Amino acid sequence: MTDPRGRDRAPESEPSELLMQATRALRRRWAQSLEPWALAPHEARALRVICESDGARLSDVAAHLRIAPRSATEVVDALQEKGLVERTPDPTDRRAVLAVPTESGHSLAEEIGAARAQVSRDFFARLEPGEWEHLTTLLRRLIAD
Amino acid sequence: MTDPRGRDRAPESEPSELLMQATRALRRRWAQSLEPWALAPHEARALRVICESDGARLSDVAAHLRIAPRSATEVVDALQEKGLVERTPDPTDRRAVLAVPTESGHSLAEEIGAARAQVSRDFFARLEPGEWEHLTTLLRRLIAD
DNA sequence: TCATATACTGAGGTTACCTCACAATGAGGG
DNA sequence: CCCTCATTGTGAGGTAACCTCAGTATATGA
Repeated sequence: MTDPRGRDRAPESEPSELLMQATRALRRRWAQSLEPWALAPHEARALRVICESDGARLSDVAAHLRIAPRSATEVVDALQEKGLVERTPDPTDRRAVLAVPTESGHSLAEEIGAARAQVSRDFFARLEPGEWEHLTTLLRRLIAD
Repeated sequence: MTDPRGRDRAPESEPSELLMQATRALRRRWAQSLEPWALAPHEARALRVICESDGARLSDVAAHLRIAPRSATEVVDALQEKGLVERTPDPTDRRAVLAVPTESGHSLAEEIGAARAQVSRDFFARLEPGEWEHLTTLLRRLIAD
């Protein structure tokens, strides 16, 4: 650590600032939780997308991660190098390539999913059940439409 | 746009997901709001820090933005090239360099601050005053300590 | 069948970070 | 007063995660 002081002096109690801080905290914990597997967050996300549908076209990966198609190639390259997915031609469209999970990809995705759920549970454990339900409704309203 | 479908199919109503989505939406709107000035979000943040204390050492900028000291040099370089800040030696420590806002830097910081506040107001306008106060308390509990 | 659109990928660029090394300066002890 | 040690900013050079553009292969529709 280069900063012994630690945190900002003005916590900026504005709601937007609090929202950002909460998300930052959550994101950091989540990133920490997948350190043991040496997997970058965006790789974990891609793996999840691929495993959810048990094989996804690269363009679908790109759409779900909101990145350019070219960038999906790279993420899948990384997952493939780690033996988590394989490329197979899409039987329904010979232009397309399917990224399908290997066995270790599948099981890793499950472990990560569990870890992620645990982090989320820990994070929201500070609120009573009724409270985070309320939080949920409020947030849903914010992002509605 | 490469994605006519638009958004994810599974909205993932988990609270953590909602938190992320809300933050993403807010961040996007904020980024949009400072497009007219061709200023990157991290530059705006640095400018804000510098203007708040009316001049800041590069190490302070680094600490507030939570980046390495070396990276603060670069951010300040960018602001300086745009004529928003100037470097002056710190009178109290000849090792240190102060980034002090120019006039245009000052006025730009104010405009941006106003725009940012407006975005935040718009964003939370969907909630009743009592509701976002409640939201605020809940979030504060989440990030407490 | 032929124009046009779509799917992936190689080549090469950008941005916002990083570490490491170093010169200049400050601060504390002997 | 000197000597060590910490700290400040920055040059050099690296990395990760994006991007655009061009090109090839394939699909689709008039």
